[in-house]
Order: sequence, then structure tokens, then C-alpha cells
Amino acid sequence: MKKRGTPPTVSEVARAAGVGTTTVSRVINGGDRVSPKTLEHVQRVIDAMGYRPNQAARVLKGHRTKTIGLVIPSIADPFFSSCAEAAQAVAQANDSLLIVTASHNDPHSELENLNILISHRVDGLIVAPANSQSEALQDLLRRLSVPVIAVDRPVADSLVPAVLSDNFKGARFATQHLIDHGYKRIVCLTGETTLFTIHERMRGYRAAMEAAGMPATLNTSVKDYRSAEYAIQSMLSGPNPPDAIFTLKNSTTIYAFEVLLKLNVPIPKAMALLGFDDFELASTVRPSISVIQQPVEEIGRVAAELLFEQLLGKRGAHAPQKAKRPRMVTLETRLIQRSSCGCTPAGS
Amino acid sequence: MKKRGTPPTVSEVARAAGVGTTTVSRVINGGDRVSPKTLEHVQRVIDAMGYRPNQAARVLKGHRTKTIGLVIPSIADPFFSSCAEAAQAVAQANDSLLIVTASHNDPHSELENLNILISHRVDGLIVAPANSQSEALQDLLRRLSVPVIAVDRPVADSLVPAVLSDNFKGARFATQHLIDHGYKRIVCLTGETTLFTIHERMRGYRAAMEAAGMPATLNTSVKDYRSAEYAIQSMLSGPNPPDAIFTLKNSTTIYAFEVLLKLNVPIPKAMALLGFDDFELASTVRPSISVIQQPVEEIGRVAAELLFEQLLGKRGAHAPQKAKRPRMVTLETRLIQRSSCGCTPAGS
DNA sequence: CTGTTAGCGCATTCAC
DNA sequence: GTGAATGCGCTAACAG
Repeated sequence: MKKRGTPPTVSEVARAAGVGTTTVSRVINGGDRVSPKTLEHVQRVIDAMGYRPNQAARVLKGHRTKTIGLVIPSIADPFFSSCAEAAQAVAQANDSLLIVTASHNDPHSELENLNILISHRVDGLIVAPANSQSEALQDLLRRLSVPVIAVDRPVADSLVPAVLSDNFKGARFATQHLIDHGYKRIVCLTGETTLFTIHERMRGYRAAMEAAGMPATLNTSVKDYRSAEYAIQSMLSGPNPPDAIFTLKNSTTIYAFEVLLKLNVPIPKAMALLGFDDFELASTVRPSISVIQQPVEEIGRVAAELLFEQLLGKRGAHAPQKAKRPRMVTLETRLIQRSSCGCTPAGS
Repeated sequence: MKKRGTPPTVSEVARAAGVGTTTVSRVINGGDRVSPKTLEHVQRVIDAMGYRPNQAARVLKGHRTKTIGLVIPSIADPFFSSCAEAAQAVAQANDSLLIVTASHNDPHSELENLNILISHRVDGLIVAPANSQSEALQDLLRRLSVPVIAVDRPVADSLVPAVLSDNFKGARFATQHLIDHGYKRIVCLTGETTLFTIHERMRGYRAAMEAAGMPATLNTSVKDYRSAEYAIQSMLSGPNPPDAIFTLKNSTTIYAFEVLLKLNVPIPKAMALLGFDDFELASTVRPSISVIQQPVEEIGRVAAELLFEQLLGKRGAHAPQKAKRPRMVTLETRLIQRSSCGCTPAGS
């Protein structure tokens, strides 16, 4: 008989405590305007009954739900789970809950997730848009009555603030770094090219190569280990084999790395490797892999902070707010110099 | 003027459509008992106004919130984020949302998270208890009116079903595997020993060693790279150096691996290594690392499935249900044979 | 088929 | 300091 009872309500508590519902309500909400004696008494009854205020009722009274929604491609992806962790921490600090849904980069699933979150009346949303260009997404966001922040990828042509790393600059810097090392034929392995971030990184690579008067060579065929092996083998046996590889995403970096190991191509002696995006064991593998590191947690944190800033700003909405609603926050990336690009002596 | 309006309500939609609220309600909920004509008309108005039913009001009517809560130590931890991903998928399939909170293995924070989730009236809970023994946790769960499933770690002395991998058997099997390889002095590096899972794995290690008539040597000092280096160096320079290391968790495995590389100890020739818990690059590092692999996604999936089973079971509560409410689901682990234990020739 | 109405649990007037 | 009454948005009886 311990479980499965209807949860107690204010009036039940009130009756049990011999007071009015108002008093109970006051006790829950800080206990102002209640005599210390009644306060303690009621509190005791509340504890005894295991009473918890029903959020739904509060919400119905027009209050915030104290929930925010996060729509990301995948929860298991380290990048987004770190984002989520950071966002959750901020939410917690703001007395809110984080609801996470995975879109798997499918625009349709994404819209559905958003609709459900909206119908749950989340106070705000953080979204990593599956497709930055989607009209349907823009429409939906436009008519939304809660603030939205985009992460990792912006929403095209919209008023949605975005928090992302400077993919262009990071990639340009990475490419320039390889150029500075003296490599002459630097190819770029993109992986899938549908994502905004990848496009930006491609731009960055091109920019650096052009500025150096070197020909840009992009290979978009790498999707798994097999395709990586094929691509790299083709290059090596081709007329003008590269001496450095710049990979635009985690998995591509790892595939390339494994292929080079497999083919016994010395890194970086015969082939340098530099990847976009850090990953856990990049420093443990031999040789350790140099990467462009994104401020992952910061992206999640800043996005959530921005969101709550808007949320709280709206509350005290007497004046048109300090008009500081940034359209776009671009966070700097860092080059982590390890061995694979030729920076650290292969020894350590 | 497009944003920030109060969301439309049923009655607003009803007025705009020139019908009663019930009709609108019916349209939202599948459109039974509504003439096709009205149905379409109302649907059109709904779309035009961007109306979304307010979940809070539904909940207040006594319906499920269609949310489940997940309390895990960390969202960024690959193990738990994979669990979360799987649980979210199941939730989605059951038309529900997943709310994730991180306890950071702090019992206090865990209780707080649970209380908040309860007050949000989640339909059910999945928890990875920070402390399996916690009285406070047991109390809280005991009086709960919603089903709970524990994952990764059970709740002691309670009726809470748990889904976890067979840590004991996995560790015993791993140890036996090292024994079978012919290693004579197998030490176990535990990492922190407060967790239930680690205890089970220690038991498994001891059981195998005792069964083989070999002395169990546990080292609980490894907490980071430094302590790993110290511990392993001490062992190597000691009187009776080990020839195999069994590590009980991810990070410990990696620390041990890095130390062995650093000290130029050939793996597995001079020292074999076998770890509990797989990780992404375990097969990419050289030598690749043999591990005991847990069915991570399965844990999350099964837990969520169990939860919804109870949830739905309660709905059609005419009969005492098939009485099949399992107390504990123990999932098998697998030994992934790679190079570090001596299984695969160092070449590939 | 469709509309009217009551009430879910709570915070919030407004009296006392 | 305290309590009784009201209504948030919605659905489920119950008329019509």
C-alpha cells in the first residue's frame, strides 16, 4: 500500500494540517506571511505525507514550466552530450529541467520534436538545426512564443541567435599551420558535406590554400573506413601524392589515421595529419593527433546562458531591455599541437 | 509582432472556428465524432493560429505527462549518454519525452533531482543510484507513486527493478582469460572503489584468482595518470612484478595503458592489459586493447522498455497483470579479444 | 454530430 | 496571519 497512491494535493495537506489551502501554498513558496509555528507544523505534515506541488497546476496558473528543450542530432555523440551536460548545468542553476530529444539530423523528426516540446510549454529551446536552410523550421521558429537559441549551426535568414565555433577561421588556421610546416600538397578529406559546419571548414581550407597560391584538393568520398582506405590508397598511388591530410570531422580523422597505420605510412614523416575536432584519445594514440579543438562545453553553456538571459529579461519587461540580444556568438577554436602534424618530436 | 504572444487556447480556436471547445478538443485528439467537414475546417484554423494543446492542462485533468525522468551521474560520460540515447528512443516510441538530469554521483544532488522530477509529475523514472545503500533514496523511492527502474547499479533492499550488466561474471571471465593465457601474477587496478559496479568486478576478480589458487592483488590507489604511473612503477621495481594488469574501469585502463607506453613496457610481452568497459578507440591504439564490453545501449533500452511496460500495465489495470515484474535484469558482458591481452598477434 | 459545464491542483486576489 | 473563492486550459460527462 506504499506505492501507487494518487499524490497528495494542497487541500489534502491543508485538511490534515487543519489549515487553509492558502497557508499550505504559502509554506511551499517560502513561508512568508505565516506564523513560525504554523509554518513548522505544516512543513511537518508536508514531509510526512510526502507532498510535492504539482507543477502542471502551477504552469496552468501562467507560470513558467521551468523546463527547457534541447534538440540535438544525437545524445550519444560526444560533442552534443558535452553540450547537453553544460546546458543542463546552467538549467539546474536556473532552477530548470532539461528535456533532450534527438533529431538524428532528420528535419522531419526535428520538427516533430520541436512541436512536442512546444506543446509541453518549455520555457525556451536550444536547437542544433538539422538543416540550416529549412523553410519549415524557420516558419516554426518564427511564430514561436518562446526564445530559441541555435547551437553549432545557425538558422538561415532568421532572428534566432546562434552560438557556434568559428569553423571557418579554425579550418583556415589549421590549413595555414600545415602550410607553415612546409607541406606542399595538402588535401582535405571532408566526410559528408551536407552540414553547415563542414561547409564552413571547407571554406576555411580553401581560403588558406588560395591565399598561399596552392591548389585546393577536396575529397568528399570518405564515409567509413573502407572509403577512407580507398581514397587514401588512390591518392598515394596517384601521380601527385599528398604530403598532408586535413580532415574535417572526428570520424574522418580516425578513419584516415587507421588507414595510414594499416598502410604503414609514417606519420607525419610521409604524411602529416591534422583533424578538426578533438577526441578523447587523440593524445594517447601513437603518434598523437593534432587537432583543432572546439570549445564544446562553452557552446552549450553560453547557449543556455543566453537563453535564460532572454527568459529573465522578458520577465522584468518594463523597459525594452538593454537591447543587447546578440545575433550570433562565434567562439574561437584552438589548435592543439601534437605529433601528427609534425609539431612534437615523435618520441614523446 | 510575430513572436511573444500568449499561445492560443482551445476556446480561442473554438471562437475563431465558430465551434465549441469540445469539438476543437476532439479534433486535436484524433477527430472522432466530428464531421469530416468540421474536422477539416477546425484543423485549418488550428494550423493557421499555430495552436498547440497545453500539456499542463491535460496533465491537470489527470493524464500522464508523457515525460520520463532519467537521473545519471553525467550526461557527458559515454556510457550514460549511450544509455540516455537508447532510453530516449524508447520514450519517443512511446510518445514520451525524456528529461535528463546529472547527479554527478552526489546523493544529495540526486535526491534533489528526483524531487524536482517528481514535482514535474514524470510518469516514471530511470535512475543510476549514486549510492546503492542510501536510506534516503530508498525512502523516497518507496513512497513514490510512479514506477522506477534502476540502471547500472541496483537499489539495495528495495523493490526497484534493476537493469545492469553482470559485472561479477564479466570480471571473473576476464581474469580467467588472463589466467588461461598463462599469466602468473595478475594484479587488479580498481580505481575508486565506492561504486557498486566496481565492487562486483572486484569480487569477480577475486573469485577467479581464488579458484585458480592464485593470490589476489588489488590496488585501489589509481585515480589519475600520476597515481597510475606511481603504482605501476612501484610494482615493476618491486620484488615480484606482475605480468598482467586487469583494470576495472575505462579511465584506469587508459591511464595504465599510457603509463606502460611511457615506460616502454612492451604490451603484452612484458605486461598484458585487459580492461573492463570498452571505449571508442580501444581498437585503434597500438596495441589494441582487449576489454570486457557491456551492452550499453541495451541497458538503456531494456530499462526504458521495462518502465513503459509497467506504465502501460497500470493503465489496463483490470487484472493483477501477468505478475511478471522482474526484480533484476542482468545482461551478459562480452570479452572483446584484441592485442593487449596476448590474443591477437601484435601485427594487425 | 455538437455544445455546455464542471473540475483537475494550484496561486492569487480579497476579505476577515 | 489566515482562509474562501476564483480561474488558468483542457477533457469528460452529460445534454441536445
